This record gives sequence, C-alpha cells and structure tokens, in this order.
Amino acid sequence: MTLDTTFDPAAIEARWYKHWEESGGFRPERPDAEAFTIVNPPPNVTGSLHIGHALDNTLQDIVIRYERLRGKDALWVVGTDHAGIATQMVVERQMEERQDKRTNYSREGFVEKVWEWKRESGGTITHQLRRLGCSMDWSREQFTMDEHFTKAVLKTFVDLYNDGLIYRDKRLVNWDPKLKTAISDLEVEQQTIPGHFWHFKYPLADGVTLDDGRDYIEVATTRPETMLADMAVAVHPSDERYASVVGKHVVLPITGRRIPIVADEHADPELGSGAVKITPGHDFNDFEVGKRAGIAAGDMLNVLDGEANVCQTADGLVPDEFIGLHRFKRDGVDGAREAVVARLKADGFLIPHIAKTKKGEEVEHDAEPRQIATPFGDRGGVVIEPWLTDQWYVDAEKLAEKPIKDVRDGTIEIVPKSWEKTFFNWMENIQPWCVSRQLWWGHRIPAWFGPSKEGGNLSWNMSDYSTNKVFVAESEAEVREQARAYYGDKYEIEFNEAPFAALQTVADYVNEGIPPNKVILRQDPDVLDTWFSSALWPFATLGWPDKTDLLGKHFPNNLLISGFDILFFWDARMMMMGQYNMGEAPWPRLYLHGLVRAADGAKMSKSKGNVVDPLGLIDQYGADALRFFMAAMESQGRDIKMDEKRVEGYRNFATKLWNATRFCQSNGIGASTTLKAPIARLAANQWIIGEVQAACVEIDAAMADLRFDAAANAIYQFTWSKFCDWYLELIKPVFAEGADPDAMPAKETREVAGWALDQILVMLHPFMPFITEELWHAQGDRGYDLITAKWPDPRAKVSKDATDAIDWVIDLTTNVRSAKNELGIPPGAKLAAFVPSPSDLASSTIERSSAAIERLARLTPVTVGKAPAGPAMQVTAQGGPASDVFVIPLEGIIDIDAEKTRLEKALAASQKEAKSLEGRLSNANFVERAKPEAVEKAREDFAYHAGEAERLEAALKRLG
RNA sequence: GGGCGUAUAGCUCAGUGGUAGAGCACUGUAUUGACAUUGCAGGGGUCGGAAGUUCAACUCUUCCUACGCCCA
Repeated sequence: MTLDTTFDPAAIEARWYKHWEESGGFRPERPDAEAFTIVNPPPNVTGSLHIGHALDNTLQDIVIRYERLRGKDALWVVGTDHAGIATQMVVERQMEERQDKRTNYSREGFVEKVWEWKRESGGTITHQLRRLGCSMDWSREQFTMDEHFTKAVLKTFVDLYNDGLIYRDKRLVNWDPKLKTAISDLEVEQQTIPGHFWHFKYPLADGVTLDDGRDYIEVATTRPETMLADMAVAVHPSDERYASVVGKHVVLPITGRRIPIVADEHADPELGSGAVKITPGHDFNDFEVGKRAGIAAGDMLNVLDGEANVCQTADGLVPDEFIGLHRFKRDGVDGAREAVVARLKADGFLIPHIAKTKKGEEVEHDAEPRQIATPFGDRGGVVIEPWLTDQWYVDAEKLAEKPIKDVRDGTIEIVPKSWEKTFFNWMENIQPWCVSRQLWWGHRIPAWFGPSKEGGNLSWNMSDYSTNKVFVAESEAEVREQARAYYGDKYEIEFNEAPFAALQTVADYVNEGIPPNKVILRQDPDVLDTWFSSALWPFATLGWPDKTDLLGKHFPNNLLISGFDILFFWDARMMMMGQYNMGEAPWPRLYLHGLVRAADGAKMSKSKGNVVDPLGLIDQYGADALRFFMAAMESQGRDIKMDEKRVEGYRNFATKLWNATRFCQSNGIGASTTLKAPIARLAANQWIIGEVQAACVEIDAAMADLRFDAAANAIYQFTWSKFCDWYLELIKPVFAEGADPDAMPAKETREVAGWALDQILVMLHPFMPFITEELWHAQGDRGYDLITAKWPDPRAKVSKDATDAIDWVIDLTTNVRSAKNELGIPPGAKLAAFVPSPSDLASSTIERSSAAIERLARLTPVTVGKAPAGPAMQVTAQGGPASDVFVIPLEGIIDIDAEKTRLEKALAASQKEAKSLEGRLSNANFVERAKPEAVEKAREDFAYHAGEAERLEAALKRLG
C-alpha cells in the first residue's frame, strides 16, 4: 500500500475504530493470560465529552493498550451513571419547554419518560469516547440502572441495614429547596458572598436585668428570618457579663416565644456581644447546642417548608403576615428576612450599625456589611437550607476504617502520594453519609413502612415515620415474610403505593375503609444517592453479587484512574464498598490526575465561555495529537494548561512519522517478520537496535511509575531525534544511486530499518493508536492488527564498538556543522580533513563509514596523518572512550580571525571548567568525603577539559 | 482558622545532592527525492526570597513572599 503524500487523520480514524470494534480488538480472547482490569469512571448519562474526560480516558486507554500489547487479558469496563438529580433535571426541563411537568405523571409514568430519554439521547458521551480512540469493552457496556446493577444496590443496602451500618435518623440535612431533595455534604459548595450582619435586642423576661442594668440581650445574625424559630440564647459559660442570667429567659420579639438563656461553649465571648441566638431546626451548630440544652430533634421548631417558604411552627406563634413568605428576597420580592428586619426595626428591637464615612461622619445602617460563607447546592445552584428531616444515613465512619488502613499500610497506593494526606484528613473526619434523595429517578430504597405494634394494637406515627415499623429487604416477598412474622397471622398484609401524603392521620387510614385486620405497607418513596450505586462499580459491573468467572478474574481491578475532584465522591466510596462487599480493596493503585485548565490558567466553565471542545481539537489536529498532548503534559500532581500550539506540535510529530514511513517504503523497507532484532553487522544498524532497546527500557520504566509524560517524551525523542534525524540519514548511502540494492548492506539495512520502524509503531501505539495502526498495515501484510501486536522485547546484543562508532560520527558531524556555521562556511561545502593521531575507533570508522562521514559531516577525503602547514580549523569527535582531533585546512576558504575567535571562546569555556574542577579536586574535604564515583567523575572531567584546552591552544598556535 | 500544592529559559512544563533540560516562541541559515506540518546551527536561566545542614544545594531543613486548591 502506498501512502498519500500528506497525512490526514480524519480519513483514517473512523475507519480503524470501526474495524477494531467490529473485530473484537478491544478485548481479544485471552483466557489464559494474566488479567489487567480498569473500570472507567462512569460519566453521567446526560453528559457530553469535555476536555477533562479526554484527559481521563486518554490516560486509561494508554495503560490498557500498553497492557494489551504486553499480552495481558486487558479489560476496560465502560458504562454510564444514571446521575439521579442531573438526569431528572434534564427531563423535567424538557417537559417544562412543552408546558408539561413531572407531577402530571405518575411516578412510573415519569420514570418511563426518563428511560425514553435515555434510550434516545442518553450516552452521547459513549460515542464521543470512540472518537478519542478509547479501546473499551463496549460489548459489556454498563449502566448503573441495569437490572443486575439494581440487584447489587439492593443487596448492599439490605446487608448494610442488617449490619446496622445504614439507619434512619432525624437530623439536619443539606436541603436543596429548588430541587426539593436532601443532598450530601459533598454536594454542597461553600461560597463567600456579600451579606449583612444584623444586631437585635432580645428583651429579658420577668424583669431581670444584666449586671450593667440593661434589660435586654444583644444578639447578632446573618439570617434574621430564622429568629422566628429561635429556641434559646447561648452565652459562654465563662462569660461573666451574662453569668447572672443563665437559666433565665428572654421573650422573643414578633413571636413572643419565651426561650431560655443557656450556657454553651459554642458562644464566642469575643464575637459581637458574646451572646448568640439558637435556632436548632435551621443551623448545624445550633442543632448541636440545642441537643446539649436538652431539646430532642423531634421537638425542634421548624419554620420553613420544602421550598424554603415560611410555615407555622409547632407552637403556632408565627404571625400570619409571615406565613408563606420566601426565606429571603427573591426575584425582587421581599421575603421573610426583609419582613423580620422591618418589623424589628419598627418595634425598636434593631440596633443600628454605625459606620464612618471617609470624611469621618457617622452614618447609621440597619446592618453591617459582611462577607458570608454560604452553602450552595452543586446542581441546583441555590442556597442550601439546613432542614430537619428523616433520612437514611450510612455509617461512613465505620466503613472508612478499612480503606484508611489499606492506604496506611500500602495495600492501596495513591499516586501521586501527596494526596494521601488529604485522603486521611477527610476519611478520619468523615460524617454520616446521607444517601436518600427525594427524587423519582434512581434506585428506590428497599424499605417498607408499616404500623408499629404496641401491646397488640397497631399505631401509626404520622409526624415521625422513623418511629414506625420498618422492613428492609430485597424483595416484596421477603418483606411480606418479615411482616407476617412481626404482625402475626391475624393481619392481612397489603402493599400499597399511595403516597404517604394521602394518609396523614390515623383517621385517614380508617376513612379509607381499611379494615382493622389489614396492614398496609408502603415503600419509602425516596431513591438512593447515585454515588451509592457507582460505589459498587468495580465489582457490580463484573456481575456481583453473582459469583461470575469474570468477577473472579478481574476483581480486584488493577488500577483506577480518576480526577482528584472525585476522590471523596467516588474513589473513597468504592474503597468502602469494596471492603464491605468483597472484603478487599477494589484496586491496589489509585492514580489521580488534575484538571485541564484554559490557556490562561482559569478553570474552564460554560459560564466563563472558555471551554475547549476536545472534539474540535480532534477535528483540527487529529485524535492522536490530542492524546499525545494529554500524555506529554500529564506529570503527576499538576493541572494541565491548555496549549493548542503544543497539540499542533504533536500533529507535526505524526506527520514526521508518516513521512519517515514513506521514505522507508521508497527504499523497499517494509514490515518485519520477527519480534527479535535482526542480526546486524553494520554499525548504524547495531546502533539503532541499541537505541530501540534503550527507548523501550525507558518507556517501560515510565509506565511502571505511571509517568505518562516521561513515556511520551521517550518515544517522541527516540522517533524524531534518533530514528529520523540520525538513523535514516546514516542509512541513506546504503540506498544511494549506484549502491547495489541486493548486496548485504542494503539487505541487512532493510531488515533492521523495517524492524526498528515496527518497534516505533508498537511503542507509540498506546499514545497514537490511529496513525500507528494505519502505518502498521501500510508497511505490509500482517498476521494481526497492531492493537493486538506484541510489545518489543528489549533483549538484543549489540557491540559497544559499533554504537560508539556511530556516537562518534554524530559528534563529529555536529561539531563540523557548528564550526562551519560560526565561520560562515556554507553548510554544503565538502572539506578535506586530517586526523594526525587517530584512536582505534577513529581508524576503523574512517575506513568503514567513510560514506556516512562524507554525507553527514561532509568531510572528504579524510586523511590519517599530519595536516599540511597553514591555517586550519579544528574540531573534535567523541564516542565512548575515543576522542579525536580533526584538522581541516582553511586556506582560501575563510578568514582566520573568525576561527581564532571561535577557538578562543571554546578555550575560555574549557579553561573555566577545568579551573573549577581543579579547585574542587584540590579541596581535601571533597576528595576525602565525597562519594568515590563523584571524585572519579570530577577527575575524568578535569582531564577532558584540560586536554581540550591544550588542543585548542595548539590549534590557535597553528593559526599564528 | 486547618491542610495541601505550586514558584526553573519569553511562554507551557520536566528534572537530579556533584558543571541546568524539552516543546513552543525567537535569531541565523538551508529548498529539485521522506518531511517547510521540514532540515541545520544558535541566543536565552545567579532554578521566588532569606537563613541553615553538607566537601558540595536548583535539589534536603526552617522561615518568608506570591499564587492556586481543599476543608472548617
């Protein structure tokens, strides 16, 4: 097959991808091979490929292709995540556009709509991953809502429940009033926004006064609306200003609620007045203070509904005018916050803030401006409300124990290691994980509630479901069994899906005509956090809980690659669930990479409009170039700044390889037939064999350490700077006009060059799969595709003399070129040279490689012996231990002063170096205390530079 | 407030206790057979600052400064 003169990535990418996928190239049958397994961080089913995915998946593909080439049974599990909140939002938004809404449907109806959406437009990203060249096992594509996955989720939930590691609890959650669901701590983002700090007077009750005579306590808050549900005022136990009033009461303005003054260390005497209002139902700190003050969670007052509008508190003291107001100003309409402040001000309870203008005048404001750390929901984008509800919690602290130990003792290696500290810091301070979500799309919680049985009578507690009887099991059949055991045969058991809201009271229950001998069980309407299911990814994707062969062979996985941003969300939770369900760490190694940033270092975001579309880059430069860029920039522990020039550079690299292959083809260099290096006698051929080995060793070492940058640079440098720049130039004389194409040198060189090019294609394949596969086949008929070829075997014997000889020719060539350039001699000029006292290497190389010396160094003839008298330039050649001086007469070619200047410059450099080394060597401390190798090296370097200086001085003398 | 990370050539980044590297950019130069998406040659860095350890520090330690991230 002949190659076009220009390389066009687009033309080959789709073709090869299709071929690989259809021919099973991504997962060849290798039943007896050692397993190598990676699971892909499942992207959201709603997602589309962004630059971060491109990085993450490129790295994984490099590893998986590398291991596949090394003969392993390489499995890359791929799939998508059902992304509860995100997906439900997408479908609801689409409904909105049609003036439709979720609640127009039954739960089942809506979920079916989501499935429809998923079938039609979900998984865009999986097609985009193909464009990148990712070699995942698509035949086993997974989805976290697959039937077998659901089985795994249910089993895990039930097991955890039975082990007491999942429980229902009433406490404050992070409530998203836009999405109307609880979310976990990790889904909350703290942002600092400008806000206000208001100061209020809370009048003391019963005529009590402070020691200074005041009849009120001053409190301050950034959230005045919560005062409607205040239940205490706290002061520090050691704060003498308030010691006399601890245990006394204040009467809250507006509600008139009588609340105690309590002593609690949470109150900071240094902050404001030292007294703080306590709203246990709406603030995490206050919740704790409230509990310490003896208020049960169930008794804490709540003044906001699910949409964060004011509702009546249990004591009924909130005036009607406030009911229904939103928590704060929204869409230009004042809310409860503004109303409370206005009312307090009107009633004289507001203490104004006095600010000074630049001119020193005092001005009164209602509040002090302040920067406020405020929690936002990462999906909904609105301020999170701490809200008192019943939710399911996972005992994360218990589950974290084994993962902590795994990382501590090296069972799991985190790369780069610097992340370990962050990991420990989080895991050791982990909070209970709220896993229930008030959504319809997701894994339904396998818990059913029924009336509790007290002394033979059934009773429902409508205000607090957690006190009702709960049955947790994987199926209704099991629940029925449990229920029968609990209620006895006297009751008929029925499952009913009617929403809880339909049965608010016992009276409703009776009114529905439910006979007294019937028990109705209702499943918890909530679903599980999506991360609860993705935590099972390393084994549920392999068939767990069934004991499949696949699971046996591929769990534990070998490596996980993820962005550090999901270390806690996903990686840590996989560790927990791996240990809990499988009794093992899910993988021995975790590689964390950084973010891809915009060229200016800013975080890419849609709102900033600075996102770079990886597909656009692929269109422009080819997938291979983008991949290579990702790999070359991926040094451990640093974010990657986008640099399109560099992507372009790697496109150029691909073109270079393309053209090198064209050159090979034009000289009859084709596919090699052996994995082992061919037998070679010519120095250049031995040299390139040695260089292939060195490159392979370097790449293997880099890959073992997951140094993607080092591996990419090694193959890049070898291909361009060694193979193209030197080897192909060195062998050109063999194929030159007049040379015998059937003679040994040409035959051997064709074999070696073909072999070396093949090794390049194999070693480059993990990084640039498309162009390498194309060239692999262009080079000749092959028994197999490159994707399933064999990684180079770096063992081959090459003679040191041969490689030294080529190093010597290269050094000579470089030095001659450099000298010519400095002296203004045309680079093409062929010059005669004399070698007065050649080394052994020089003697043999001048004889055997005269063609290369003529062609590259452009020296001819090269005469062994003393140069004739007269001006000359001098260059040296080094290779291994050999060091030779070439004298090149300049008569009539160049002005002598230029050569003098050049030599003087070189002499000064050598003398400076020699002097510095001499100084070091004359330091007794250095000679005695430094490592012997270092001393030896210094001696060698000194000898070299001293000799060089001598040679240069002699050359200068000759010039006169 | 706690923790972590980064600071090396104009730019983006590697790097090692023993005379500083790559890519891009820049300068000079080369053009009829692999390749101008190129070749050849070259300029450019007191390795953020200060102190310490060491025969020797860009590298190790401490402190400082700047920037970034995470947690509270």
